[in-house]
Amino acid sequence: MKHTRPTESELEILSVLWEKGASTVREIHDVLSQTKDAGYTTTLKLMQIMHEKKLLHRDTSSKTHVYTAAISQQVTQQQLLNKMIDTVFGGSASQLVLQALGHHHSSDEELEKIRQYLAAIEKQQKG
Amino acid sequence: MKHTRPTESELEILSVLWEKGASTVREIHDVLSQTKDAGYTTTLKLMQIMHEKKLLHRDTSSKTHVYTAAISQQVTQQQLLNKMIDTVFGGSASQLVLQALGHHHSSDEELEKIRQYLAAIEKQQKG
DNA sequence: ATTGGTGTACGAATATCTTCGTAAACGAAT
DNA sequence: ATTCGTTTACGAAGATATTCGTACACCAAT
Repeated sequence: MKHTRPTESELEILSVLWEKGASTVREIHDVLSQTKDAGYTTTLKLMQIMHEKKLLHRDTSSKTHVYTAAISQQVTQQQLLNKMIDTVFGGSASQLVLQALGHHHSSDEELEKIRQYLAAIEKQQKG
Repeated sequence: MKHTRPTESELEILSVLWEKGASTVREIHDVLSQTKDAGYTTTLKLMQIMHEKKLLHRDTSSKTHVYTAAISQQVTQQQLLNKMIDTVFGGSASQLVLQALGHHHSSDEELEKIRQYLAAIEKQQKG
């Protein structure tokens, strides 16, 4: 088995599936076509290929097939983060964190979670 | 102008240039070949193409050409982060931050920077 | 049972990325 | 000036990703 990292287009499809859960090609395509210009059969083909690659599960029990993501969002996030920290942030996760915090608005709630996380680390180090 | 996002291999080369500054093909190749298996001419060709794409500057004043990155690490980081937050983290920068903090060791010093950054945000919001 | 709408399957064209063989240029050492 | 090692230039093959045309299956409404 070779490289099974999702491509750019595949990630876009996975993204929708993670968000909405089990979906038909039509549903995915409708979402994607809001921001992207591609025909229906293109989306269909991609999803068929992703199924072959085991990136998607497929329920063919009814005429209109229903797809779900076969790889978890978390694991995928981690893989891509690792690669990115490595090649784009010179190996420093903190650099990535600062960059992300600096250019994206985060809600108070989310920032609070981060603070708590940092506090937990500090406590652990002292103890 | 079209899409000039660096490819995977191109990022690897940029990574070395960001780290080491101006370098020859030979120098880049020697670094890359520690972790990757590719011929010298492959690296050369890639860098020539990157020069055409304006991803690299090239000094041809001596026989052995010297290359430098033509796009900044910061801007590249931001572009890739945006894309990634969008398609892999459902739009939440904080999710990315937590994931990054959770799975990578960061030095005390770096964590302290992050704390300070968060504190600055808090202050700004109150004021 | 014919028609129209919606779906999947398949194959091929296109585009893009990656790799490297080969040739020619150059300089240094003989 | 010949040889040797290093370099760039060029072109093309190979791999991978993206796009879509076309055909066929199915169902529902006429």
